[in-house]
Amino acid sequence: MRISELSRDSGVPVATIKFYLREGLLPPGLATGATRAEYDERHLARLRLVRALVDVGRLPLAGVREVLAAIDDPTPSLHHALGTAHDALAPTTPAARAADGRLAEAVVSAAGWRVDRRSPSFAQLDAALVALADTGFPVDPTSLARYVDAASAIARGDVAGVPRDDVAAAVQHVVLGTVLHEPVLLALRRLAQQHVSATTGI
Amino acid sequence: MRISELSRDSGVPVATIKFYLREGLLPPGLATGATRAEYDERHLARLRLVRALVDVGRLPLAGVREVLAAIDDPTPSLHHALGTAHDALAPTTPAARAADGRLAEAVVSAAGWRVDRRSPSFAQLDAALVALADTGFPVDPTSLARYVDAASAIARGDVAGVPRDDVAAAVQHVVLGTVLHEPVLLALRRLAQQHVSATTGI
DNA sequence: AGTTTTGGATAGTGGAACTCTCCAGTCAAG
DNA sequence: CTTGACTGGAGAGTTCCACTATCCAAAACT
Repeated sequence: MRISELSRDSGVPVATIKFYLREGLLPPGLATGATRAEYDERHLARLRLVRALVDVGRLPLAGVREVLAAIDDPTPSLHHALGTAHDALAPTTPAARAADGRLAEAVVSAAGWRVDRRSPSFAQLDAALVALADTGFPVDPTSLARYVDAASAIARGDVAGVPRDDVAAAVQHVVLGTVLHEPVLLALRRLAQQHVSATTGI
Repeated sequence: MRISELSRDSGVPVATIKFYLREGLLPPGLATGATRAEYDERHLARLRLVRALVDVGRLPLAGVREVLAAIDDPTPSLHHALGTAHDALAPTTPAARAADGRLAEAVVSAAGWRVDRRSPSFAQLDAALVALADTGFPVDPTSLARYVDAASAIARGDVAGVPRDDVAAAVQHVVLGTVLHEPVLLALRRLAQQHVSATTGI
């Protein structure tokens, strides 16, 4: 398969494929001459994965790189792979300003969760709760409890669905599931809101 | 309050405040002379809101503009305000390529939801499901059902919590709740995954 | 009187994700 | 064997976005 076919099959412009090759997001093809290289199905799959992470998962290319590294790495620990996916997903730089973590801490300890207080997700939770309080719309405890319960149910299922036999497949499952299920969950919540709003006549 | 105080109180640089004024994200202060204007608490609150939508809600400035317009508008319909928030949130341009909507349709009709098939959230759901299938990790029906149930539970609570007496407050509640609760939900899911992963020894 | 600060306007910056342009080597068709 | 389309690789250029920086004349404090 030459680069033009890769482009045709994936819908990604040749120039962009070359860019991804340069950036190391796509491994080089098998060089068969000074101006020729062969690509195969694995390249096509990788290319589709990159596009899915970018378009659907809303990851920046730096995050895509991390996720791909986690998948390619013969990581011994699933827990570590999960951490990589989480780090790639959580907003990297934004307002961790006044984040003393008190609001998030209250939620997490009320839920009885054993989590790393230094993880980006913890910071994100705290930043969001602080922002809501600052803008005059603090999350009420009942709502929050509902969110916690929903998150628990989802996470239990997520982890239960991980294949236990093949480590590589498990890592891929965890990483992609974490990243690509987020848009599914958000879209479902909004559609459910639409439905409830329409049927209750609000 | 002068612009420098607004800057100090909010932590936003003066240059950025001027930029927001130019962009119409912040209403102009009360001019008290050729080179003087007064700002008040409402400006400070608006500024904090803009930063929350940008930093926490991950909205682009164009989306912030739409959300602010919805809040300021004496909208008669809550349903319409919800639509505005959804439109600002859903990925605007990405892969609606092969999106024939079949996968999303199956989910929505199985759930018995009454939703607009042309809404961005529907397209986002379909795009995400297609991407997962394309990358070899189709969402299994059981997982999907769990996500649907969780989304339902959350949405019911979201809508139930809307104040029924004051329309303006209701609109603000719906719009900000939709936008700013998304990061909360995502962070909670990841923290729950951490907890489950840690406690089940995976 | 002199130093700061302000509002307003205009232009410039930096990062991200491409996209374009070249070029010489290669291949297949005529 | 020429011709013309295509390729891999490298570098520079483009677009969009969200700011920053610079000026300037007119207040405002000191």
